Amino acid sequence: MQNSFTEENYLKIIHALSGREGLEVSTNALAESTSTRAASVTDMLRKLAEKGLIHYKKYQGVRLTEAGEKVAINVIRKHRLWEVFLVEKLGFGWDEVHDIAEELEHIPSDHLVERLDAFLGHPRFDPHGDPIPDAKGNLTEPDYLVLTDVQIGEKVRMMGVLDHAPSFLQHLDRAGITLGSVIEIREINEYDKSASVQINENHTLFISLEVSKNLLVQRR
Amino acid sequence: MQNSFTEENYLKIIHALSGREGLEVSTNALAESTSTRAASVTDMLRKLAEKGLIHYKKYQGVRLTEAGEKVAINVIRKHRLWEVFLVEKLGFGWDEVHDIAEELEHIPSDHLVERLDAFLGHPRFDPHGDPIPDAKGNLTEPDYLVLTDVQIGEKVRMMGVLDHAPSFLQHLDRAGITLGSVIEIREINEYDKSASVQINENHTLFISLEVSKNLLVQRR
DNA sequence: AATAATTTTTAGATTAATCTAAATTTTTTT
DNA sequence: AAAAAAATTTAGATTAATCTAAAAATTATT
Ligand SMILES: [Mn+2]
Ligand SMILES: [Mn+2]
Ligand SMILES: [Mn+2]
Ligand SMILES: [Mn+2]
Repeated sequence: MQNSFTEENYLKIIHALSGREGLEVSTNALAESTSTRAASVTDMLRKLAEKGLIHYKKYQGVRLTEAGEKVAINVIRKHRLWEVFLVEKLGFGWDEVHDIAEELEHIPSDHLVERLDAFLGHPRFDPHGDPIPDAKGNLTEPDYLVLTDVQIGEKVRMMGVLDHAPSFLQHLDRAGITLGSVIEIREINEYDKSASVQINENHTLFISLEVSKNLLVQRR
Repeated sequence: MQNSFTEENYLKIIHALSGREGLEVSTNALAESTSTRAASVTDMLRKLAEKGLIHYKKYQGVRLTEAGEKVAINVIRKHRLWEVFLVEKLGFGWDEVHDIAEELEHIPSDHLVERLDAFLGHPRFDPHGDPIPDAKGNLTEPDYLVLTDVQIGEKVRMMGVLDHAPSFLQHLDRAGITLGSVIEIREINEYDKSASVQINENHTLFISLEVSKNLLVQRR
């Protein structure tokens, strides 16, 4: 039997919340993320357990089964490939594509996904720097660091974002920070913990702690 | 309020069944086309009438309102644009795209449709020769004729199909008949009403009456 | 260990889209 | 114009996904 949009969304969210260690996810956390009530979550968990997609024991939280993991990763693969399509082929901004991809990710055909992947040249990362699972379902999260963990004087490369909100992405656009930008931390300002950074050996500006916390970077 | 997939499908089917004269569509015809029971159709018609998308009086059949027509045509526009994308960009065959487009046609963003249209170069026809409505909702059905109405000795150009079934389209592929092919009727065979036709001034073959009835052509 | 607070589940409704069976209306045939 | 046939609608259920309110289980605090 096929999984509904709703079921796919639950699986994707369970995947996200359980992190790479595959920790148990609580009913309330799911209610929060799905914008529903805990009672509704409980009903859905019963159904997903019935279908063999999650491990669920009452009051114990949930984890994905192998089967559930496979479905979740396939949805993520589709989401990220469609985001690449929207940015690379249709010319959308990285701040505009998430909601559309949220719909496209549920279009079923495997054949479609594989052809889309080929058309896009088998991209490894989506427009936000998130890794795209391969056709076999392998998803390897690169271990980037958060900009707040970088020392003064270090130069790093911007590789991704933790917050995908359009407002955050637009803020980065205005600051001239994009995937691949070289960021050098010049100074941490005592007053508000903001950082003075230089972008691409070029222009210098302040970025707030809030921003630094959401930037993923790599040492070079 | 937004229309559901189901509502959009009903509107699209009412549009198709009422033809260019906008004739009344019967409950049973809709039940047939939607693969549901008449009772279910009645329920849906009440709802669509409620939303102002159809004109409906009990026992009298339905027609689309202006608003309903607009929604239907937009769904058709999206369906046909996605079909072009699947064939032209992803390399699918014309026999493979209908079912996928049936899903993609319900993805909501107007912004997406307009960018897709531009990316495809504002195509006027889909891979089956069906006209694509423009952004303003203008849909002009070219008046092609059916191959059965063509006289012996005439040369016509193949412009579209009435049957979109994969098996029919594959049959045309095997016969070497594609959009744009020149077809000359050489002879109508008394025995089974099949036609002897020459394709592209090139190869000659029999095509059954069943096939001729489903080919749309244009005099040159 | 008892009590309080928090989390989770159950019970009982609701809405959308569907169904079957029965009733009603319209159309066709005598 | 009756009677018969066909088409359509209504009545009453069902399933998926949701809700609120109440009950039960778990966790934290005295
Ligand atoms: Mn996204
Ligand atoms: Mn992304
Ligand atoms: Mn189609
Ligand atoms: Mn088509």
